[in-house]
Amino acid sequence: MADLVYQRIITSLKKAIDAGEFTDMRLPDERSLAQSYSVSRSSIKRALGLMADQGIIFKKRGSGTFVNPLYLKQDSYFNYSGKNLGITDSFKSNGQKPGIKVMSFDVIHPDKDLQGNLFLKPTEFVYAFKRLRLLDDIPFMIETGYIPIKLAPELSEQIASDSIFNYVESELGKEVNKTYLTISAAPSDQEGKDLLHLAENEPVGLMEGIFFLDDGTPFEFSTMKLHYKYFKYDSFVDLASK
Amino acid sequence: MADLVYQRIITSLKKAIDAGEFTDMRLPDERSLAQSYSVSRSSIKRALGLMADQGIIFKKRGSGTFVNPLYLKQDSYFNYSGKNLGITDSFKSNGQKPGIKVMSFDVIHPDKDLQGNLFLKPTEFVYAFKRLRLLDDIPFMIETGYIPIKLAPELSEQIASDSIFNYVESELGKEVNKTYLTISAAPSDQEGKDLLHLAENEPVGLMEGIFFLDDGTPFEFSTMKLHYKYFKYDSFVDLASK
DNA sequence: CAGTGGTCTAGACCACCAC
DNA sequence: TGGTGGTCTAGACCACTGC
Repeated sequence: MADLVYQRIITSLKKAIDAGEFTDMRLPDERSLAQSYSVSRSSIKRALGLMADQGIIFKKRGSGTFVNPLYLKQDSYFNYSGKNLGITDSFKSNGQKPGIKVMSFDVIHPDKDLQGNLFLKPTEFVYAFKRLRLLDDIPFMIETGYIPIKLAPELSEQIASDSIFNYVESELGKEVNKTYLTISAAPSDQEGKDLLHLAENEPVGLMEGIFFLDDGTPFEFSTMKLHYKYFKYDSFVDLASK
Repeated sequence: MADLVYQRIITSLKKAIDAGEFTDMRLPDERSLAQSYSVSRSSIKRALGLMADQGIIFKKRGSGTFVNPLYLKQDSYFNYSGKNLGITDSFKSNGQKPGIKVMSFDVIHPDKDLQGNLFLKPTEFVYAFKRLRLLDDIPFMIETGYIPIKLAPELSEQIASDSIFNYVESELGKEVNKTYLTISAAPSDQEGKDLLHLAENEPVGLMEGIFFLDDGTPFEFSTMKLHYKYFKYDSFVDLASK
């Protein structure tokens, strides 16, 4: 991690910002930074660009680069910005006991859609499983997942009853670190009413998407149906890139 | 816009992807693209990098660059993908006629929450307005917004009946280009049933958040209540950056 | 081993801002 | 006008994939 030039610079600049070294909220210009770090200006630009994406700083052409006052305030905004991927992990913090009940666990051939989503040939197999997620023994989410067997040959119902992503990380040495999610909402269907104890007028939140490994391989296609009271998604959006 | 090399390439590649020119979902390698567009590989990398950030493609080191299958599946509904900030703007493309009906427009003192969200002192005033958004004359969203008067002193009901962000950009020379959104869902309340024509069991999608100016100033706090059929949010999350 | 994307450099030129 | 960030180039070398 720290062996990358731009990562090293980000770490260093963040530390300097937190230490309040830029009293006027203004960072040195890119050319000076390049010189003092003994790197090219391109590397500085890369580091600053990433920090701007994260909302830590903002740049003004012709004027300079400045610390985002909101970042210093350390308000709630920067604590959770779309950065919680693993469902299991995101609940560890607030004292609630997460649980998983595996409803089904099979090996099937992917249909056309799934072949496309996971880049599979029709002849390849996938694990197909449905899990009920609990929080303090209360069900809040129905999750349907598909994972190519070639990517996790040893996957089992046993493993699925715990965190699959943690298993992938610790046992396979790979990391799930990207996801493309489509988020929507709908009236609850029968399954939702039964498993999530929803009333007639209560909706579900829907999240559907692909999870990618760090090397870009599509790892899982997942559909998540959430009790609306547990459905909350935070997102920090930077339009400057478009 | 089109005078930037990497923008031109993004536009061109998007068109090619939409036209289904990459039948195996695989793009040419970066060096070939550089040659066929007669640009440097760096520019190709920049274009592809931005497209990857937007979830259009993903890259696999050592293997190549591929189209995100979920990107192809986006339907023609309202897509508030992380990349469409202005609500007004996000409809220009798909042939639907956006409309705005201002329900109320006042100046008030911010309550405690709002003071925190917009960085205000209790003595400062904000514009408070409620707008009904239409699509081809059909209401789909109720928007409640708060903007400090000091940031847009000349704001009026007249302006609110059009795009506020466009006004800010053209008249005030500032740009709204970042937002922090919290997304959730809920059963429809009376207002939703009345204004959005929702049935008893049909829910609303909720988006609540702060919009920022390019210099980091919080500009607007907004709560958006959407008809669930128009509520769809695409999000590409990269965990690696933290 | 050949091919792919990732990182980094050194430097040119442009566009914008403030004085 | 001088200083700032933005764009773009040309090329070197590295790390990973897949045959």
